[in-house]
Amino acid sequence: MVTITDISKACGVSRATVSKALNGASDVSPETTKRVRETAAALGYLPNATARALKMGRSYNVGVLFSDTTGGGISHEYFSRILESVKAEAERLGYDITFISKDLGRLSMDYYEHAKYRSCDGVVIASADFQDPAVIRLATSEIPTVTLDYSFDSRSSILSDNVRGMEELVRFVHAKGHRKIAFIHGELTSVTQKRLASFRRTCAELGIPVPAEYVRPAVYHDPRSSGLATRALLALEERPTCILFPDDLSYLGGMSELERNGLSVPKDMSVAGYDGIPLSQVLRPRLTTYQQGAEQMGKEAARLLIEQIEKPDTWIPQQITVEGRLLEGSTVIDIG
Amino acid sequence: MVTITDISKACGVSRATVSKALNGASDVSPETTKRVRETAAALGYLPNATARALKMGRSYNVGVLFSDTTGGGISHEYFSRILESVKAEAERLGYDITFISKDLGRLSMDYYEHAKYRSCDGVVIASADFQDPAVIRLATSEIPTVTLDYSFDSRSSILSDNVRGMEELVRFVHAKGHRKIAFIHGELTSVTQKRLASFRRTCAELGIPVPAEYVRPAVYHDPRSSGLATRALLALEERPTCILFPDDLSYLGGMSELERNGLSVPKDMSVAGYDGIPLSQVLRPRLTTYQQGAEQMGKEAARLLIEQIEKPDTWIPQQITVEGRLLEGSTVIDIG
DNA sequence: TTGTATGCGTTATCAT
DNA sequence: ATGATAACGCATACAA
Repeated sequence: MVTITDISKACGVSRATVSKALNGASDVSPETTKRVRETAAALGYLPNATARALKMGRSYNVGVLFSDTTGGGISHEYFSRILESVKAEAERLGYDITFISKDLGRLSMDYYEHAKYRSCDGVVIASADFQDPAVIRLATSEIPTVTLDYSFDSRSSILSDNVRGMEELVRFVHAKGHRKIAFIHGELTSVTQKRLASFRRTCAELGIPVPAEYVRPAVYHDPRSSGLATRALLALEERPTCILFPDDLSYLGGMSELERNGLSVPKDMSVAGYDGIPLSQVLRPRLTTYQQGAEQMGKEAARLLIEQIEKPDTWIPQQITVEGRLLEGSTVIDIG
Repeated sequence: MVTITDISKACGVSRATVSKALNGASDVSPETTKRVRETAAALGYLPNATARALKMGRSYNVGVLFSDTTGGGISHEYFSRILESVKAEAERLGYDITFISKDLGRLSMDYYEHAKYRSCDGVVIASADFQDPAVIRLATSEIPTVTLDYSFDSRSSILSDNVRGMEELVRFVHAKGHRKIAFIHGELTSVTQKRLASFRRTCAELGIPVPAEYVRPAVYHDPRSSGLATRALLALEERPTCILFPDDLSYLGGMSELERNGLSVPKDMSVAGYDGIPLSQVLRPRLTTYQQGAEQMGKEAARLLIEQIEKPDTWIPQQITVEGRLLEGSTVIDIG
């Protein structure tokens, strides 16, 4: 490993001067700077991020928390798209990313401890159980954080517009003449509560009744549970004419249940998903769904976090809402 | 931040003793060890991975290279499953993972330089262009590496069994009576070459002719290109009775093309995918496909890499082949 | 058994 | 404009 000491010897200057020259300090002569940089390049010098971090108290490394409650977190398209864009934006700004987790080998630590252990300059909290004390500890610590789809007090967050998304879906379905709309929702997280409230409110505004049996619980990203919920809806005396699923993937469970009952989409039953993952648009018929701006959310999260890291004095907590858009698809038939 | 110095003051012993006690050295009295550890816990001490790494020359941090040629790498289910399992196994063994990329902020470096910059103890190379000089430099450097789905000389690698997978698929289809089998393949990577060779060899063994026009190029994970290839196959005078797609996702492109032509699967056309992602088993009819052992591949990759890191003297390069399994599904009809 | 001294590679302060 | 020196937090060879 070639260090600044090697360069200093090769150039016949002190290590301090080398360091300054490499970092473009103004108090070193242009000639020396040039000479130092050239030999650095010639020797194949690379700064050592570890030593730098130790000295400066800044690691240029941000943690990403992806504790998937439902199992398989990263492998859900929505989250992997967010991860991908967080990564891209962080790297663009000169930061590496490291995963934060509980229990590293024999070391047993919580998220906060893990982040400190790795000297993360900040953490993006995505896909976590926000009731978990370990998550709360991290989010209320002195470590800069940005959360996705959840807001902690006095902290920055990126929110997908669940209220608007659900409202748009309901209004779209309503405009197609539907009055019996069922909603299969995911676990009762804050996201779910927003969608549920928006569903009920929009229906109320449109004068659509929402029988209790039209609202059924399921599990996000779990086609099986949505399939069961679909079966329950089909067993009702008064079937809905349209079913809203918790997410696009879950619709697949409903889809097979519908087929098993000889119902074809959208002729016999209209449906809509949520997320707008690529899969939804490659299905036939194309799924009606609300596409969340995952890429933009990840990008904004990284941007906001790093802004907070680099300008802690002028920083104020911010809630950024990222709007998505309705993908009309062809799974909602006009029964007007 | 509480350091060993704080503990040493609180305990009235030297920092060296604290360090030893914390690391369970045998040359420190049980009483002192106990006292040191208790005050460490009381003070909320956390080891500083950065300082430790600088001193020991070991970061307990492994890099993961996910340069997606086709764009969107992580977000493909196959790769995100691998990432997930690499992460899980590495963490189990006490290692964190960091993404390795080109160009970090203004710093312009290649993969090797990035890995050195972050003092990675090793790198898992997944989903990369193995012809890229930057990838080759990393894989032939002194940094321990494990590659997935590609072998460099004298390096460890984890291989999915593409030869066997393709052979099983072809034999299955053949057993169902098919003699006109088309193969839409992905970009010509080493993986593709293996599948292609296995396809041709197995067909030859079974006495099935493979007309040139039955082998069509497309792009992995790109439904559109597979859709076009499907269209070309349907335009042939002598249509195949079965089409093998490059991967499960790509089949969706073929699926809609088939539907557009009024062909139903498997009645009018048999099909099979590759990968065995969850989506494939939730489609109706369930897709016939070959499920790659992504989880096991990721786990083995992490295990092998860390073994090499921790026992460099007794280590020898290893190629581990992870077998998958045929998922029969219902998209290949029996025309025997 | 415990403590002293040193260095990992870097940056920052303060002389020169 | 340049250099000597110290410090970041930790682990270790060696002395006591």
